[in-house]
Amino acid sequence: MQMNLFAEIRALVVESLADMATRGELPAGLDMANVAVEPPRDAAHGDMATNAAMVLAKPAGLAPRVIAETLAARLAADPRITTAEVAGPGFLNLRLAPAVWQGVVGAALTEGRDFGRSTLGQGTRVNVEFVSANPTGPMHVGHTRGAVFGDALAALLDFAGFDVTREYYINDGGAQVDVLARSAYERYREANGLDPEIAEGLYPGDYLIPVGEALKAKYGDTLLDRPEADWLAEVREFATAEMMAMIREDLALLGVRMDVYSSEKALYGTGKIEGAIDTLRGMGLIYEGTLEPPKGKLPEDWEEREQTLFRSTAHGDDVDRPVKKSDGSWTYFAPDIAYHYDKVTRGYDLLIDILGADHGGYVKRLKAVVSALSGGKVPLEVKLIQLVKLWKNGAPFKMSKRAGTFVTLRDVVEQAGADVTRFVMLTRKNDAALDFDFDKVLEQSKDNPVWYVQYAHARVSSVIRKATAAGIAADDATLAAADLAKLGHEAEIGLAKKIAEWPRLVEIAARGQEPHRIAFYLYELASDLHALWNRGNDDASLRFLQEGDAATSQAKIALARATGVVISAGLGILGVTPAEEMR
RNA sequence: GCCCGCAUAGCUCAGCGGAUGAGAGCGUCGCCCUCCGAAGGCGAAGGCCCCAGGUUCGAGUCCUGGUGCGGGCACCA
Repeated sequence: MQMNLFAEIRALVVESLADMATRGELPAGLDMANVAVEPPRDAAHGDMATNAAMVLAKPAGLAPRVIAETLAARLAADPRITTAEVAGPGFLNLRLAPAVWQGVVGAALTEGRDFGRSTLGQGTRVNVEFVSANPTGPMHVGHTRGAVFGDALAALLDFAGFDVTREYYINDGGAQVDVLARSAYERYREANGLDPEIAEGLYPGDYLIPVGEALKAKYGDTLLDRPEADWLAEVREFATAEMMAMIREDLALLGVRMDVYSSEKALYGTGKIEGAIDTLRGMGLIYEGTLEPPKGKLPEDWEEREQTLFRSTAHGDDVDRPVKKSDGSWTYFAPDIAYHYDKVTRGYDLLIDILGADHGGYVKRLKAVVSALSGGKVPLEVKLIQLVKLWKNGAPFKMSKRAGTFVTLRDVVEQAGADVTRFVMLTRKNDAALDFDFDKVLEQSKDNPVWYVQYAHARVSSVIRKATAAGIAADDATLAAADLAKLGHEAEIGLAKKIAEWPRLVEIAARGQEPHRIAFYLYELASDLHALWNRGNDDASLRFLQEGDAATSQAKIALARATGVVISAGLGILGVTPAEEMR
């Protein structure tokens, strides 16, 4: 069972309109798709408002207010609705009975963390590909944001009824893993007591030192003084595996778990790349040709060359893209084509790629590929993750590999903690740059949203502990059976109204693929709880715990607990652990 | 030159086409603890929602064109 009050009332509105149509008060066959039931911006206008009369006025050929008046009378007959007033140009403002809001509290308690779960996705199979960091070194802050966003988006879609696969694409097939192998080989020489020669272009990072030692442990000195051709493949294999192990550890630190790891290398030699390209060729989308030089400033070494090209312009790209280099080998784009083809053939209804903003120029060709290879049936959404700007001691923290101020995922998580890192990185839209201030993030005040939300949850736990200590049963089963009619004060009903928004918010966030909305909602919900909590200071009757009155206490604590349940569910989507107490 | 993103209070940012009052936090100025944790709450001041057109019954929100900032632009991944 699911409880989405806004959907329920909308259903009532649509049903009433259909009734009106059968009685001839409205023309038959009107399109109700645009009829909305939403919270009004100003709470003084009521609990919910519908635009039905405005939307239908034109197609029905009636004045909005006429429709609104008739609809109002009909809606007012429903026991859930106390008043229905026509306002402004034809809006209909509804007020709902207290019992409805009390019912929301009860639903949150009986459904627990499933309260708000939606069937919006209808089991749509969606593949979310994220992180996909090259296996050549540790993950840095940029990857961290992508990882957190992808994981939260996946969780959000899951909660909204999609069938979600989390996937990591390992770029282990290109030239960069050869560079990794050569870099690791130098560390291997170092481990054997020789001076490493970290030439320009190799990876200088210390993280390869243990890889060199591990190579020594495995191969002893047998790889020394041998031509590259003798060891490259083995060292590459070994080093790549080590890097992936490190990346998996980093992801685990953040609490990210993938369902599928796909390997680029595994596409080579299987005919998958050739197959994908041939499929495109069969559509007339592959040809031998020469690209126009780019407009504007020409690269120094520009020269015309004939290559195998993908006619991506036929699917919305700006220029066609090479799939083969002039020497006949594949470009990096070719395995990507095969990989996306693979995802399409695995039967997903929707593909989502999460990429860094520096890959923006890559989006159109990917969409072209998926569009071509799925016959336009599988949409590809690409979410670009903007930069993270680090701040420390009130100043921007410049990252430089050379200066050794390169900030890794591990650095961030060790300093800020996984919960804080995740929440903070989800307080911004993916396409806006994010400031990550190490000082603020660790602050314990309402300036720090994670802390503030955690504090609200801890307060709920605290009340329950105190109630239990005072001999008032406050377990979920007892609270769910509490006499919620005792929740009558507008401040209490107000909090229940905020809770009622949760299922609706989940759908909005999922539809927009915008997990940040969850974070902002939780902040607001926490704020409402803190406000009610403090009103207990002025008005003792608003305290959650009413000494000596178990029934009233249980009703009030049920409200607090319902809030806690929603915070807990929301934090669960964001991958943040709810706090039981603050320390 | 082209492509993508962003532009809302002094600062950092929310805002699913809805209503003659555009929100939050910080900062500034006030107020509230013999009281479930004040690590909190309440209030005040502070806005040509970048500019110009357009669509719509209705635009901060959608479209077009500007301006500013960021990112990307032949075989590198």
